[in-house]
Amino acid sequence: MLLSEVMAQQTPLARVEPAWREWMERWPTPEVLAAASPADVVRAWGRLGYPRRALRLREAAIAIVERHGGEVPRAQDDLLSLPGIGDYTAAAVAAFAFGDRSVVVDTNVRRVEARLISGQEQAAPSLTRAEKDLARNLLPVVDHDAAVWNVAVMELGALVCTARAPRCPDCPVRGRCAWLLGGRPAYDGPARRGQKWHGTDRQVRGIIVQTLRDAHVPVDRGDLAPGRDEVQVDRCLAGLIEDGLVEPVGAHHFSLPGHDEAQAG
DNA sequence: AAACCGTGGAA
DNA sequence: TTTCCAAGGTT
Repeated sequence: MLLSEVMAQQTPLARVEPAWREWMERWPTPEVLAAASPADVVRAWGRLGYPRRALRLREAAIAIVERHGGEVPRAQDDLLSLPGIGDYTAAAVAAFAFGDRSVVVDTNVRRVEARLISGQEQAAPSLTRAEKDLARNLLPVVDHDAAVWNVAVMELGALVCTARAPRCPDCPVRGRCAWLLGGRPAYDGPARRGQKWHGTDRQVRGIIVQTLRDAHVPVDRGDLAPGRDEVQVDRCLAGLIEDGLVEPVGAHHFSLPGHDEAQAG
C-alpha cells in the first residue's frame, strides 16, 4: 500500500500498476528494498516521473528496518517521519492498509468537496486550512465507516466527479451537489500556475537521468544530454548530484548513484 | 508561500 | 499544437 501510494503521487494509476507489480516482485519487503542500491531503484522506477521518489522510498525502507523492525508503522507520526511520506500518503496508508480513521485529502477529495459542499468547480490552487477542516468534519466517526468514506470519496472523484468532464447524470449525490444545483458555475478563484516544461531544467534533468538509466556504464558529460546548452547541462548535473540522483565517476563521467560496476578494487 | 521536481495521455 | 492534469512532497 505504501509503495502504491508513493508511486501514485502525481502519477496516474494506470501507469503505476505494471511498475508496482515488478517492484513488489523484486523487493517484496522493506528489508530487501533497504539493501538495494540507489542505482537499481532509480532504474526500476523507470519513467514514472519524479525519480527522487525512488530514492526516498529506499530511504524509507531503511528507516522502517532501523526504527520499526521492518514493519510499516501504523501511527501517523511514524508514517509522517518517513522520507517522501507527507500528509496525504500517511493518511492513505493508515486508512487503506490499516483501516484506521484518518483524514485523507488528495486531489480527488478536494475536487469532490469543492463541488458538493462549496459549490465551486475547482478547489483552490493549494490545500487550505478550510479544506482540511471541512474534510475532517465530514469524516464519519466510526473507524470502518471512515475507511469506507475515504475510498468512496476518492473513487467518486476519480471516476465520476472528474476534473474535465464530470459525469453529473451518473453521480449518486447529484441531488445534493451545491455546484450542480447552482448551475455548474465556472471557477472564478485564483488561477493555477501552469508548469513550464519545454526547455526547462526539469526537462534536461529528465533527459540526463534517462540517459543514465539506459547506459549501464559511466557516461561522458558531453553525451548526457546531446544538443543541449552546456551551461544548463552543468547546472542540472550539479543539481542532480546534490539530489543524490547522479554520481560523478572520474573527472568527466557520470552514473546513477551507488552503481558499483567498473570500480577498481 | 511559492517554486521546484518528470512523464505521458487526453482534450 | 498547446494545454491540462494526474491518489504530492520538499524546500
